[in-house]
Amino acid sequence: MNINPDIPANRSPAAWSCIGQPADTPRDRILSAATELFCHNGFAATGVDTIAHHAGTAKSTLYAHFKSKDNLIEAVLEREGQAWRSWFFGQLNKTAGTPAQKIASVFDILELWFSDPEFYGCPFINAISESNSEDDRLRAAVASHKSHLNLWLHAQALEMGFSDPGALVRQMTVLIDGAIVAAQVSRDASFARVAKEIAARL
Amino acid sequence: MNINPDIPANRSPAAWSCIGQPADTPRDRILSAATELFCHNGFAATGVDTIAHHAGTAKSTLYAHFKSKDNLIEAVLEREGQAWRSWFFGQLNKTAGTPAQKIASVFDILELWFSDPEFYGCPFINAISESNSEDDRLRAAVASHKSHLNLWLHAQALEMGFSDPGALVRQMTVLIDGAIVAAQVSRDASFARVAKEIAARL
DNA sequence: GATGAACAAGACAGATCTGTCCAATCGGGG
DNA sequence: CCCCGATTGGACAGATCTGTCTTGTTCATC
Repeated sequence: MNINPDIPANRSPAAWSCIGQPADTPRDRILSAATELFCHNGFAATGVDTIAHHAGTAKSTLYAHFKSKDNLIEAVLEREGQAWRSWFFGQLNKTAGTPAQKIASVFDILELWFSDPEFYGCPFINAISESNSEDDRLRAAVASHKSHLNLWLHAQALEMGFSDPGALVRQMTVLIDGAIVAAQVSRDASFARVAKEIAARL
Repeated sequence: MNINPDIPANRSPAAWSCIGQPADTPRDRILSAATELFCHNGFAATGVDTIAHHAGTAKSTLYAHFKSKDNLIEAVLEREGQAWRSWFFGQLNKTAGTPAQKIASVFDILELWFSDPEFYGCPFINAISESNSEDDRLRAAVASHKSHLNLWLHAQALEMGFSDPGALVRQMTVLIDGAIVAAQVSRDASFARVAKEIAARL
């Protein structure tokens, strides 16, 4: 079963993201450059001139494809989210075993992600941290992104015979988000293993 | 034992932060206004004119007290971190019981924090998310802030007879950061209880 | 009363930001 | 060949940003 077939999932672990992917059309180059710059320097701190220059396109081309910077940010998050899920579920679908083993392997894949020297945390969490107010569009985008993994976790919990699968999903949310942020703050990918050990006791 | 006596710890739970505290001197008003605006709108998105206006001071006064915006950000983080720790450890020192019970109560206090309608996540995590690169000064400030709680946790783990107290500290880091981010993203304070239940199994 | 530090108010410079617009250019399909 | 859409390069407007500076005022202290 391939959950997210939108994007081919055969990326190298160290280059899972949109960044560095072959980008032939100007639109792709803009999205790739914007993703890299947004993730590396922050959303507000990155200007559209910088993005266009880094993408090798004219600013007019950028505004021909995206009607505003906010619109570009949304597109970046959507594409990066899709790419991440495609890579993540691609790795997940490679693992066999019981649902419990599959859930444990989630943290192995996270550790691969954290070990990327270009790891910058979860772009969705970072976007929420930066635009910390009543940005409901952004919150909806984050919820949509997170829901894919949550649905998968819910299915695994059901298969394991959990009476309250939602409880496991919420626990995994804490462990996954905690591992992401701890690894991001401390630049220590091994927090994925810490979370994995905790999850093993659930 | 009062761990952080720098600032009196008798704040109401819903107004633990520097925001809204009596601020008589211009310097205090600037710090309070900057804290509020930085946390609500983001660091990069908040201008010094806005801060000065919101503080009811002149911009020259701001630059008389802080030599740059980055310097102001550092001062805000330091003061807000101190205020948070003072409130947090004040709450923590009120709880009695075994070290295990004290550790469990950490999550009760976190839930108080998350339940503040003005809860905006951890300013340090947000700052790291925004300035996502090689800002070593910021990373050091975050490490310093987190170390207070880590030292306390380490002591509790020792008292509980853990052979590897550092392991418990790392596990708690995942649970605490995970609860903070999950509560921030979903606006659901009950993630503190989810983390508490997980911690009970350690 | 005189002095001096702190502050207010705001002009100002220089950079940067988002977003628009226009003329020139390129390239593929009829 | 011709046309048309896509793209380029850059000027441009208007706003905003950080940081400096000047002038005048307030106020406590000598």
